[in-house]
Amino acid sequence: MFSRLLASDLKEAGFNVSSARCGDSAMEMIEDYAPDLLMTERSLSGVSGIELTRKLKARTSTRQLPILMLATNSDHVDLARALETGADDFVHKPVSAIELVARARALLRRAKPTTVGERLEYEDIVVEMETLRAFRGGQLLKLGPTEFNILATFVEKPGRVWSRDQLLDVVWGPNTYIDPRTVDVHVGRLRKTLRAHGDGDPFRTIRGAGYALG
Amino acid sequence: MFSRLLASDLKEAGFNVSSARCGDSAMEMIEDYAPDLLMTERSLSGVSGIELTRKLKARTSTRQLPILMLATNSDHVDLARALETGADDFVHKPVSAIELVARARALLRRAKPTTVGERLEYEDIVVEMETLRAFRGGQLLKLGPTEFNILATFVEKPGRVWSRDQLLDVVWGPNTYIDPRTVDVHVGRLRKTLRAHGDGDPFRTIRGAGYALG
DNA sequence: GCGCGCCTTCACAGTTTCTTCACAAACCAC
DNA sequence: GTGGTTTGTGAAGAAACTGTGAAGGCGCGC
Repeated sequence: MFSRLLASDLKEAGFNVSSARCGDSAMEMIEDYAPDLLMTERSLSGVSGIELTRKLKARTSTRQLPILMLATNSDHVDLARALETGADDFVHKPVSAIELVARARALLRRAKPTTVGERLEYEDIVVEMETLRAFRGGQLLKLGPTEFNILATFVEKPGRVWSRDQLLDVVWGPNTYIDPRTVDVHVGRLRKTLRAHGDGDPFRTIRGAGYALG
Repeated sequence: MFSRLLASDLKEAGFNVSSARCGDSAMEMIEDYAPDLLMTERSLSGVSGIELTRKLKARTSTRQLPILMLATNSDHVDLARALETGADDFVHKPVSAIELVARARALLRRAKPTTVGERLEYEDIVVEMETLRAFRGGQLLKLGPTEFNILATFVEKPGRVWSRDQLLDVVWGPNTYIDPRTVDVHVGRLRKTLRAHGDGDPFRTIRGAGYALG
């Protein structure tokens, strides 16, 4: 389990910290809370830190999650393995709070370029993830950040039906408490903008279920 | 002076190693040989490792040089300073050869594919990396070092959106603790200068995301 | 030691965007 | 058609974000 002391150091530095009791609960928490960074130890009850790392790096949904591994000095042997399995950085214990915070910050900053230069298309709609611009029929669309994210979500999976709650999860992030009807307003504005730059409304409203593109 | 033992470990791992006797000679060697990576200790005769780091990071020409700092365990106090001045990574001694090699490789991997002596262009903007000068419409721009680096970063990838944190990482170097809003001020000044030497503002502000060129 | 240039922070104003609300419109089942 | 739900949408206040001038600090060259 993650040291209570280190946790309080991190909290003091402004991080929002959650601790898991063991490797298994860590997996659950990661899925539920979608943290920005994971700190783990080599040895955990249940799933080992290395095992946990390997699992997380194997999934697309958590591959981008930066992992910082803590190791005791006797763990030298495992260092190579830890790096190979995908830990992004590691430190030897004992470690000062200042160092831990510094490394955490470095990882977080480095991790940002997650959305690699993708270019999504659906019919006459184009979404450029690198430049954060969207077009319809070649015309640049003026969208707010939230509208852009919603459009990107839809274009990524044309045809898929998204419920309001799912959109809140994906676009706003997990654990946001916002009136689901707010989604209506954003989708409405998005539709309006799209209609103004092309023929017809590419969205479908599925009564009782949500929205879909195409 | 850099440990002869570690040097031989590194050589064995395939690195090409040169050692300097002191901080001053290190500066010279770096200028002469343009190494891909610098390993230094906190304390050196002449210029201290921290001082050396600061100087190298302050210069545009050596800013990209990855620096790995070695520290004894009693150096905890200086750790904060070491990071602040811009060391890219550091390890505590004693350190195993395997870890040193791993960290060195990680740094090199992360290091930017050399942009030495290049000439970057975007529309009427020209950035000469060799002479460290920038022009718009043929006119020489008077820019501070930071502004120059920001401009170079943008011109290198036109259109790409850079978040404030990414810019801090790329321009200021990793492990710098600076208010992200400071980026605004520099970008603002850069814009002002550019506007004064050409038509229009080539930059885009992406609300909630960062800045982009074009 | 001093002036200068550059960097960093801060505060405040101006905008844009978000969220909620209320009501009208659309839809569905009977 | 009627009643009950669900959705579309304009408006408005709230919240968040950015631009910018000014102040203070720091290192560097003279």
